[in-house]
Amino acid sequence: MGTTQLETVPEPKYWQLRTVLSEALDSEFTVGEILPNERELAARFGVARATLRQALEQLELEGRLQRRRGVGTTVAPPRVGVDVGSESGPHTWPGAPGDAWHAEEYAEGPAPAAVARTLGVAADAPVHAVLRSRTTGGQQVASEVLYVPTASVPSVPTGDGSEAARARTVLRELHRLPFGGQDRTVELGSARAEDARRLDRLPGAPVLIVTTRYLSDGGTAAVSVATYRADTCRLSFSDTDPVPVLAS
Amino acid sequence: MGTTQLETVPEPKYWQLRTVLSEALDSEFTVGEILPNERELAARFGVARATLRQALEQLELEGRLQRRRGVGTTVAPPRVGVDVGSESGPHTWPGAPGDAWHAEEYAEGPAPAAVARTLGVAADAPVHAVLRSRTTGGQQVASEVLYVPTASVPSVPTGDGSEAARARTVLRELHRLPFGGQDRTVELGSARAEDARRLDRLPGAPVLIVTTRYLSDGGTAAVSVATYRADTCRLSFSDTDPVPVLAS
DNA sequence: TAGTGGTCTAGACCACCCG
DNA sequence: GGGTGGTCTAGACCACTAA
Repeated sequence: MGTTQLETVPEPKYWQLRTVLSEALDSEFTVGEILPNERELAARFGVARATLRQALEQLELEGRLQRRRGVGTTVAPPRVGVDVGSESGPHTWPGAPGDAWHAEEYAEGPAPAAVARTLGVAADAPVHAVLRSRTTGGQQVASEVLYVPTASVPSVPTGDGSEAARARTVLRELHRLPFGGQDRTVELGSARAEDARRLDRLPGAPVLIVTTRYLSDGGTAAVSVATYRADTCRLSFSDTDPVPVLAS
Repeated sequence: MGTTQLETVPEPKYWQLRTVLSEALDSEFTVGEILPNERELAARFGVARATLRQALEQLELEGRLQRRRGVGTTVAPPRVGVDVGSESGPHTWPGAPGDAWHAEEYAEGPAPAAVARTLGVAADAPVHAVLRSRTTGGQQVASEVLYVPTASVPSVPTGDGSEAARARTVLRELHRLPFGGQDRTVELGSARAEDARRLDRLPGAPVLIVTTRYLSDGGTAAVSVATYRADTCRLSFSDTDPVPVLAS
């Protein structure tokens, strides 16, 4: 990464900088390597630190860099492919044997307005909320809340074991219903404070939000809202075998 | 939206601001309404313009706001659900009757390295590149490049009509192959200069990149890289009927 | 031409990690 | 305590849009 002169064209400096750095990452750095700190990089390219940071933010968004406060900026490994449901295999309920999630917490109460609407229940109707997390290679990549109306699964007696145990009870009861299909949407969002903490990110970090509607007997039996780290994850809807990594 | 005092808690100002503005959008603004300009908003909340802009960027990322240079900041409509192919329904080749894309340009030459790897061809092997675009309600929401190795479909004679015509020829030839399934990945990216222009965004704008691999006879017959505007789109992998809008 | 959002600067201080 | 990235400021100028 030389002290390449930035051209004086009508392209933003931070964008040129992004390109220069991107090429340097390809040719002169290896995964895990630490970059010079922001103040030095800014000086080397003759720009303000804020401008340099704009370029780094782009590269982090693209999954090329990883920045950690107090530590430094490192070259990120290629994004991990996260399977979010093979298309070929028959879909089934969440929490079925072999799925990648780990039930952790449980709560009961009214669902967020948008979720209640998707569930087709009143805004103040009580629902089960099962909180699950998903890890890949020791790294937490996603957290999920699964909403199940008490109309689908009756209430779980309080004091019935740990939260995780009650969460699993809800899932077990859900499996007794006839599975009627599902559909998914994927959109970009920013991590709320709680998700950010769970995913080891700062609030506002970009996330991919996967909303799954589970059907049974023509109605919506449950809704899951899963939040994936957008910087490190590539969602995979594989039909067959996993897609080979699109490394750079 | 009052001149709410920002609390002095260990939460970043821009994040508090995002929350305050988000609630104001819910309760005091309607879709399409123009917000006060950035300088005034910053003054009203007693923060620097850069800090205010950080909050607006978050809200734009979440699809709540739309900002246009020279015009102003407006309240965005709910994201449009864009169908990107049912997960379980019978898939088929791109360009089949009724698909949402419009072939526009054509080129032939070596593919980008990553695409060549996915295709399983040499990095310098010539491939067809068909450029297509997709619109919803008069708005362009995605642009796509479909790569087809000349091993799958022979070369198209030059001077054979317009570019769009040659693009359609490649698609037509592709349909003669036996369809062997497909798989998809979704990840976050930032719009390259050309995509940004086509999507009417600035370079670096967040996009959802959908990579589809089309199989035939056990091999990869084609690869499509589609770039969706992340601010306005919610990708829908419906199994059955479209998901109802998750309006706020 | 006036007004908007987009870019850029040069500085300051803070929160966090690690030796 | 020293070094890192994260936040914030107060300005300046630029690119674009629409009247």
